[in-house]
Amino acid sequence: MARSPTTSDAFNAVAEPQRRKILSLLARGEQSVNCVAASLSCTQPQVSKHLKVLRAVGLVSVRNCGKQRMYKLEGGGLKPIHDWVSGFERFWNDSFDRLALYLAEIQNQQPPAALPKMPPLPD
Amino acid sequence: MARSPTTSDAFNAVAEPQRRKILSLLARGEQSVNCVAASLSCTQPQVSKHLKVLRAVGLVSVRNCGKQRMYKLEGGGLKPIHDWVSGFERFWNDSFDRLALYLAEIQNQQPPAALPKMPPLPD
DNA sequence: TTGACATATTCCGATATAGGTATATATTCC
DNA sequence: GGAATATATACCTATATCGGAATATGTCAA
Repeated sequence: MARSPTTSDAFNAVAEPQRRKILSLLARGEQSVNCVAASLSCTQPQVSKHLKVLRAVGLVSVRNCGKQRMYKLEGGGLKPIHDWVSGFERFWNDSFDRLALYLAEIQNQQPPAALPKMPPLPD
Repeated sequence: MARSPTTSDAFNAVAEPQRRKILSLLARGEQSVNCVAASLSCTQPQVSKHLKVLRAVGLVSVRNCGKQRMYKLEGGGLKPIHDWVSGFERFWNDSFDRLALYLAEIQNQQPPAALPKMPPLPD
């Protein structure tokens, strides 16, 4: 079996740096294909192919506007990634460490009736 | 040119679903290779290869323990992904919409001296 | 040393990519 | 209709994957 297709989900689509740049560009608003190609200084066919991948996973949508095709960011498609990565936030955010410290402190004086609930572990 | 190697960065390493599952497993704590293989019900060589990729991008670390090798999650490696995706939070979080609504409201009465600063757009 | 266990590596095949170039499709204007 | 512009697709090459099976490496124990 080969690697998962880039069109299988947002994770794979976003692994390509050029596609991430395209999404960041479109976060500023709708843009035509040539406009994106000029901003990224790469060829038009490449941009068309990248946009096709992004569209396949629902990260962008298209609208016909004369002979142009305006591509718009559908940022909601990134939420699954955000949700998954957020499950690991404790591993770089030291506020979790501070919470643990606080727990240790107050437990030296008197154990709390109910322990503060920690965010759940990722799946 | 071919697709970026899976070892090029966290984005590519995490595009593979099995590797995401491995990271979620290790979030519970250190585990040996066979233990991971059993939990995911896949072969040991596959797990070894996935862990090699994850190690190459700094998402896990290893520790020798007798004949076992204990793999530990290095969650900080996921922060670049979190940072990048968070730049798009406005596209699925409606609190940004509520802020815009609030701005429109108060501007109908009297323009504020300084507008509340919106989070910056992603790069 | 030999055996048993844990892990890593190698070889294979099928597949899918990204970039480049050329070309096809579509729309507008004259 | 025909030219010009904007975009999409087709074809090619080099490369890198994932999974499976076999094998190599490494460590402990008797």
